[in-house]
Amino acid sequence: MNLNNTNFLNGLNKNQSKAVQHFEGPLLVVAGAGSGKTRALTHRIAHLIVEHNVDPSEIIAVTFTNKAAREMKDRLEILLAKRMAESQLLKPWSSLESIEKNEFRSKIYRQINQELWIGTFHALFAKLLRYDIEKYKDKEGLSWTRFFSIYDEKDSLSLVKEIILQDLQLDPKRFDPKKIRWSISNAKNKGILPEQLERDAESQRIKVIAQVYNLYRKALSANNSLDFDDLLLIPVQLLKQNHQVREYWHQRFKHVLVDEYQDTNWTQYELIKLIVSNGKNPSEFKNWEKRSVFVVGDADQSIYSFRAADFRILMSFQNDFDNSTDSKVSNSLVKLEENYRSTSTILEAANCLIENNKERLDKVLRATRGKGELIKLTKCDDEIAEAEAVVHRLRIINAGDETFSWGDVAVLYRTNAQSRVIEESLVRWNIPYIVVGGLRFYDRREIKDIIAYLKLLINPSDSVSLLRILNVPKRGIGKTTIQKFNDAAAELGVPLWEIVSDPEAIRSLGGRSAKGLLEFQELLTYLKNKVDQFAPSELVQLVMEKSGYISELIATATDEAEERRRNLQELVNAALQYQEDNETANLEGFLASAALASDADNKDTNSDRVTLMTLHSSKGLEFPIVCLVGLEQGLFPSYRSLDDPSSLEEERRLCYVGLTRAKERLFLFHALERRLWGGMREPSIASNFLTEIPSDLIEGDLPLSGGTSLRRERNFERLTRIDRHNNNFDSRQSSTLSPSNAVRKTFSGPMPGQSWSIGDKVVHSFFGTGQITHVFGKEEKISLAIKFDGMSPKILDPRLAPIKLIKDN
DNA sequence: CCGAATTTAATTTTT
DNA sequence: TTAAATTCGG
Repeated sequence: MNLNNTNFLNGLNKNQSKAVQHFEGPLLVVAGAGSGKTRALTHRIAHLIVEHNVDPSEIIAVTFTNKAAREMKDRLEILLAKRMAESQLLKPWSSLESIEKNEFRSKIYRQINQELWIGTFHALFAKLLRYDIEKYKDKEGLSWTRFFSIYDEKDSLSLVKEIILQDLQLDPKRFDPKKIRWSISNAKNKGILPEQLERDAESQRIKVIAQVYNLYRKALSANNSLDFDDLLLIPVQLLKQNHQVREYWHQRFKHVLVDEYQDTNWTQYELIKLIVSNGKNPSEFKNWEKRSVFVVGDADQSIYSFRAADFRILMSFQNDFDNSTDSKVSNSLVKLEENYRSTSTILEAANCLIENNKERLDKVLRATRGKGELIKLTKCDDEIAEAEAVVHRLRIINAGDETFSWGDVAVLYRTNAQSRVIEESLVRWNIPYIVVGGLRFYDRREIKDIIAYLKLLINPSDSVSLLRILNVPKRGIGKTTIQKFNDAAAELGVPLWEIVSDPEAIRSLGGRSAKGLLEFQELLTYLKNKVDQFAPSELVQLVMEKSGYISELIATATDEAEERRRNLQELVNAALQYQEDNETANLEGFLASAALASDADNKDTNSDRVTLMTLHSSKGLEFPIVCLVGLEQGLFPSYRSLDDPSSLEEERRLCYVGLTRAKERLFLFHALERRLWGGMREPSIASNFLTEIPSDLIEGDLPLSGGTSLRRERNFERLTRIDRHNNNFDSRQSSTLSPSNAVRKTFSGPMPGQSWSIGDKVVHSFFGTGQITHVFGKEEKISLAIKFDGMSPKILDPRLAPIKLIKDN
């Protein structure tokens, strides 16, 4: 291809160029926030193709989200189209008509992008499995066909539930399906199979989990279905056991690139190794000729350990892949330490915060921009006041700045549940906004229903989907009928579909449900005949109409039904979009993209709306203005991280991610009390993270920093008020208190120098007795996590809260 | 078998 | 507060 008049190094700094020019062998790019890592990645791919003449089909690039993949493809397309146009027409890209630009882009798309494997681990290995899953030989004889369905979390949970309730008849109170599903997922992400889990089981409980796991795997196979974890685990096993398959993919993917390497888990790491070094120990792998593995990541932004990600994989990359003992540091590591995104104030705050972590790879992040404004901290009475304060800030900025756009703003929070209050305030003030994340589009009931029909058309063994739609819309097929059929299927060891579609079985039933079943069977036969002749979007439409789903919604005639109809129309649009993006569109492909899509993928980036999202989904994005809300102990950091230093460090990294999203201005908020689920107010104390940011970078209501704050006054007031109303507090408790406590209780306020430790029992004048589960901070900054009977753990400041220690003996 | 009414549990974070 | 699960009357 004739693209040689320019190279892809223009406008890159020294280390970025070094990364882009890397050709053979392993390279770790440690890339801090805002240091231009996506740029390095895309430019390197372009460089490989153009300068090193690498065939696009030999490149595999793994991203963390679909959105990142799409962005990379887009940027690559523009990059290459630009070079192609400029070398052919000898005039600058910007002088081209947009129709010309598009022509070049579509040329690049067909010649190059179509060949590249760019996507998430899940999407790419699902694609690989469509080729090779039938070659997989399971030790227990389990197998899958290339028409497998992909189960999302809900589907797989319903399967686990069924096993726990029906097959094993366990008490779901003792064996919570959600927790067990989670344990299974964890095992899968570590590459552990049921037999090993059973063998290493240290408790009866784990044995039971292994048993469920075992049945669950069998059920998945019987349904010809895979869960998210299988999309990675099955390829690992397949590549390990089948030399030919492994050899093929090893030869094919000569250049492997991984983005967000700090968030890879064990299974993903195995996959990389298998492909890169063909199953050999990668540190002994020598044949790097025209091959490379190129990973980009930042250990400080590792925030997915709950999904079994382990940033030590990143930290040991050089040990794993680089066998050139002499020049390790210079040859297989490049650091991008210049931040082009944030003001130096924001950056310094983030740097100081993250320095509190112990487990880190040495790295600094240097500012390239001016100081900018101070960070503003706002203390609010409760979560409603917090939301109002956010909106108030934004309105002030909006009024004072002509160039301001609502799209410049992101409001970030720790949990999805926090979005609602903010939304209410935004609605009240008529500010346009969009919530990303939360409930996935494809998780909506009506969408899942239609998708279930489509899955069934391709994969009749998929009983989870079958059960979902057998009586949706209503066909008079009730619980008892379904149970009967289900039992029969289990007994005969055949998929439920075989029974449901068996005329004999139907005839053995009474008239009412038989009619419905015949109807259903006819419908599916009719639809099945259409699969090959119609595009996915047409099939969606067809299912919606012929199943009677739409007419039922019309008949219902409520606002909710109307909304559902609109969503279904969106599904048709999604299918159309999919067809546009993929020349080789088919129903399997559409279903896979639906299963692996996330809500964040569909975010419309250039609309003039405030973006609301969790800190997790903000990773990789940037905004001129960031509002970070809910900075309170127990919320952020989450109370579940308080008893575990490494989780707390992960929360801190999450905070680091949040701070570094901001380019110009950063606003922090915390509330003094918060309603959790519409019920009781919970007192909250400011997040310890706030105290880790140097106070000279912040203006506003500094937390816990001496002086008499409003918060203290209020809490003292509450303390005395409770004591007044509860005047039998002392006398009621005194009989159970030891003498030393009897002395202590003569203090009327908080006790100075009191020491608290985990396990201590305390009595609270309002919550009753509880036990300390965690102590964090000390002296001025101390706070306690206390579990009271029948309540979620509370985070309290012992110097302010009306609590007293009880001696155990 | 269906739908309405009532109760219950749930809040990290996501491919 | 809300969604999902359970119960009960027709």
